[in-house]
Amino acid sequence: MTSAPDQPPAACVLGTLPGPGFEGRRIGIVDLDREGREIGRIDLAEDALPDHVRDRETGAGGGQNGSRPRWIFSDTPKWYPPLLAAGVSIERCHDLRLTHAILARSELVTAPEALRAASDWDAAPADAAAPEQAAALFDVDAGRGFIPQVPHDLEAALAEYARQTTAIETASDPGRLRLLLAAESAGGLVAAEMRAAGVPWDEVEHDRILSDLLGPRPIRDGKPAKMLAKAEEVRAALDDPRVNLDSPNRLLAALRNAGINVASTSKWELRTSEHPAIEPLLEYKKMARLLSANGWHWLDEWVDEGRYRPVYVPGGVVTGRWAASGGGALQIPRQLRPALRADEEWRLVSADVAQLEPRALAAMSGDRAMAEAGFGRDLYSGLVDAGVVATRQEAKIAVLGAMYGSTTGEAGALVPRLRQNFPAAMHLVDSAAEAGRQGGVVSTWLGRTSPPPSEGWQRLQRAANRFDATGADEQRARRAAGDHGRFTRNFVVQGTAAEWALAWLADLRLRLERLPEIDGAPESRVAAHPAAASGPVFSRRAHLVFFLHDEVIVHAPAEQADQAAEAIRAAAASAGRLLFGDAPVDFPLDLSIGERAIKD
DNA sequence: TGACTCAGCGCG
DNA sequence: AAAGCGCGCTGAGTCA
Repeated sequence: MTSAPDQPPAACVLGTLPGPGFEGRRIGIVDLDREGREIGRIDLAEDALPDHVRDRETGAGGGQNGSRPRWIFSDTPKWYPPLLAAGVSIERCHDLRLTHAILARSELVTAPEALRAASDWDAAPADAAAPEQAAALFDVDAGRGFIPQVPHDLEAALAEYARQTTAIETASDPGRLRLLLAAESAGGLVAAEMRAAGVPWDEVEHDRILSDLLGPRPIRDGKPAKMLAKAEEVRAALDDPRVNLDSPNRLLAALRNAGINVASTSKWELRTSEHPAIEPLLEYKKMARLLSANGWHWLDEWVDEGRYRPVYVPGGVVTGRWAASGGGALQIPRQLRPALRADEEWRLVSADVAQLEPRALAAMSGDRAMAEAGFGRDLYSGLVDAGVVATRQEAKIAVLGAMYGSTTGEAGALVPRLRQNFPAAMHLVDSAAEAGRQGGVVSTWLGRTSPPPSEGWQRLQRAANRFDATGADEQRARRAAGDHGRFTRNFVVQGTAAEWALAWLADLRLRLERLPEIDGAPESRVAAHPAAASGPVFSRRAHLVFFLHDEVIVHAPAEQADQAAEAIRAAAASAGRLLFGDAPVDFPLDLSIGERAIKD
């Protein structure tokens, strides 16, 4: 039974069917119309899924006339990588796991009970890096520290989708929530696509940077020569020829013996001392950091055939930001930026948003003065021009202090000026902080809601309210309340900024997909799944390769680079309108096109 | 030996 | 100078 040709399905629910079949696993697909009614149901062998999806996306199943379906599946890392490995990409999806996580907690949902009861959907993301390990964990370690996975079978998916549909329809603002869920799910697709494509990485350049700074790669696992020499320099200056510089305890003792009066070995504290050992020590620490975090070992492990493939975890941070698991995608040091390098005859188009978070705050709070300070220019300089603060540096400290809840030091002194000049924006974050201090929850612009404080937090507050509470009890409770207030203060800003970035990414992805393939351009490898029976997949079109909170990098054929840049700009403008309508807030980009992802 | 915490530092 | 939000990763150190 298939869908009627005159009405292509609006959505297709995907899931596994019970029992390992004789000829291998089978997949069920249920077609739904716009009202969510079932209009068709088929089943097919797992191997046949990519071709089937391709047909639906490109023609036979309704790909024409703008009627590609929304694919509904349990978990994007489970379903999408094999499709990408077979050269099949999809336009839209609804990720049941990501959606569940948002709906079960959102203040906008008026009837969350049924969703919350379906607790097998409260799962950590699948570890896309090591599905085999996760499976092994299940066998050996069931019940102890095991990360539960969501159900992948068709009936469970249909039931959960029905619960989610009800929750959305009865929400206090379904439109807002739908926007958030579409963006979140699109983010899931982007994460899988970027992992498949990988960041083009120049291993020779990376090795050159390491060799320049640390000395040539040592044979076996020893430390490189320049680092050893630097360590000797430090030990000589400390007059302690044996001390292990990598051990904070022993280093601290050695520093004290040399008459350097510090309480820790962190670099901001060390900088306060003038001792001749300090400068080489700080250099040594920098070298040690580079070697251990992004040295040759990292290169061997994470870069393969010229591609760096970090594991992104969409929705991995409570605020809605992405996290990363393995590969350190969130912390590629600036030192290594020159190693990001486009393929031959390709370009990297890099763009980041200047001051995304304060702009999101201005937009969501409707603070016209703040919006105006940043319109068409650097927001921090705008604050200086408006006479709010004296220098750009002060502006930055004040704005960060306002969003993070600083109360002391320079930031604490500057924040009141913002409160005076931007009352709407400051009222929004101050209210969020107050809600958090009281133990309440707060929500982003599109309705992602913060987690309530933990049981331990509640216990502290109760203890402080007892008749026999000590001063220490009260102090602990006050401190915990303040911590949570700063968390909720930042949550609304960071979370709304993350929503803008997701909308940007989702829109950009579709714009890039609509660009033509360039006949003359060499191919770029965009998928090579280890488990794929098929070979690598190639592209001749611009595609996303990196995303980090407020920054994207697109890999584009040289002659398409300008179009890719325009797509990035257009997507940013579109994201602003989608979230904030006609609010007078812009999101200006720093954008560059080059062989390398370096901005001047 | 593995599982844990902590200090320290990279990113936004 | 340090502080005030969110992360992940490494190596040292500790415990069993």
